[in-house]
Amino acid sequence: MSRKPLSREFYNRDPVLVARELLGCLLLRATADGIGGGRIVETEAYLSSGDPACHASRGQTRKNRSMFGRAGHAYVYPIHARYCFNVVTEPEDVPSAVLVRAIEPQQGVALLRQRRGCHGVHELASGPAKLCEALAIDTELDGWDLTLGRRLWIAAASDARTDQAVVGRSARIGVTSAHDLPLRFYLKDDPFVSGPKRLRA
DNA sequence: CTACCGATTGACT
DNA sequence: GTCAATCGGTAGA
Repeated sequence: MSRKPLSREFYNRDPVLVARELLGCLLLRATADGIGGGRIVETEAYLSSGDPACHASRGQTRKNRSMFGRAGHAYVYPIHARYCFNVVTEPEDVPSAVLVRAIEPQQGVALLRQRRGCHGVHELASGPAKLCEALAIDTELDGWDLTLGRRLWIAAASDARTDQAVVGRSARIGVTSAHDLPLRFYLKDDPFVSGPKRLRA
């Protein structure tokens, strides 16, 4: 399985394409405690225009400045005393991103479990804030360059399960606006996807 | 300075 | 299904 980081060109595209193609890729996080990570099974796109749910829709602030930067960097922000991790897409000054909502733990599972407390494997990273806690992602990594291949990055990883999986699409979870936009992507029937069951199948 | 709020989660009916 | 804890960012006095 390759651990080579995805290129700038991969991220420098329409967030809908990036969100769709990130499914099945390997999210990796290296710390002094070791490497942890897993297979991305659920993402959401946030658009630079026509999307009131995007944090950048009301202009640039200190909090969302990463989204206005180059593609391939992290956008990490705090919410409800937790964190969410996004990858920035499209060129500089085009503020769009893809939220990574869930992974299937594969690397360093014991480490992830330790960070989350004793939880079942399906509860380790099935949600954007759970994933950040399991991988020790916080605002210190806001703006981090994901193409460097260290600390935090994403690698392509094809396997038969992903190739054969059906991709589902739905409204985004939790947002208070733009429920009409089907910008959430997930692997259908995958047990590591977050949210209510009716949104998984 | 205070007040309000959210791309959440987990506990509870 | 409902609901409250939680806290940094932001707007407004």
